[in-house]
Amino acid sequence: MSGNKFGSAALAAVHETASDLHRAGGIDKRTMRKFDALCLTPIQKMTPRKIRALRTREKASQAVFAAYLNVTPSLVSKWERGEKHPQGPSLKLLSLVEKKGLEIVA
Amino acid sequence: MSGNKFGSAALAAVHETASDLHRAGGIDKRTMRKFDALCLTPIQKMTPRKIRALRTREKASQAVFAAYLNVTPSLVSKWERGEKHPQGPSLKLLSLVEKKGLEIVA
DNA sequence: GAAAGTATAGCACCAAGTACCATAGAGACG
DNA sequence: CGTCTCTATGGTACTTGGTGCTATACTTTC
Repeated sequence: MSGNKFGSAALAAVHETASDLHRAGGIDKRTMRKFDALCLTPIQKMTPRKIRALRTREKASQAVFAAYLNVTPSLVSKWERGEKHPQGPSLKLLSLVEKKGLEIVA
Repeated sequence: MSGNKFGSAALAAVHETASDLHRAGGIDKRTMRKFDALCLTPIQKMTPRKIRALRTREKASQAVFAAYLNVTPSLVSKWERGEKHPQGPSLKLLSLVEKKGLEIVA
């Protein structure tokens, strides 16, 4: 759990404590999810050039990149030119690729 | 590469051949992506009940599920009631969770 | 019985995402 | 040379997904 919401050790500690309780049987999996959700790394905006850098890093054309993300090539182009701005699920998908590579969404 | 576009062995064979060429140095990584993209499993629509089944399988509340997908709890509710229909990036994200579990998007 | 968590339901709004087209540069190939 | 394909840009028009807010109600827990 490196890279938590505030870069502070506090939340990580909370999460660790919760994890311990879980292992001890004091917290069920469902409740555990709440702590996990608290620790989700916040998604940051992606600039057009960051998106392009990401795509070229993965050595994919706009068309191929789009296919992986299940969007249209047209949209990838617009992202990279700053005409449209990914957010919500799209942003999540992009940051997922950024962190774990294109292959993960194959 | 199980579960290719047409369930046929043909495309898999093409991909295998391409892979061999790649290993032999005849195809660069960029070109290789095209074959990979061809073999991406097509995303199928998700029915409201399938979405709910997925979420409950992961033992997450709508709010927590939404946090993982970087969408609003309101939207998850609409998905599950059939008021809105995920597609494009959202659908990709959901089928990703279906295949690999919620943890993968953490 | 107050409080917190869960989910449904509604509505207004806007921009993300789609679909389509025309253009143009770069590379491959005969 | 011409032509074909892949690449990407730029544009336009349209649809609807996703947001944000609020109110309601049913549990469970303290």
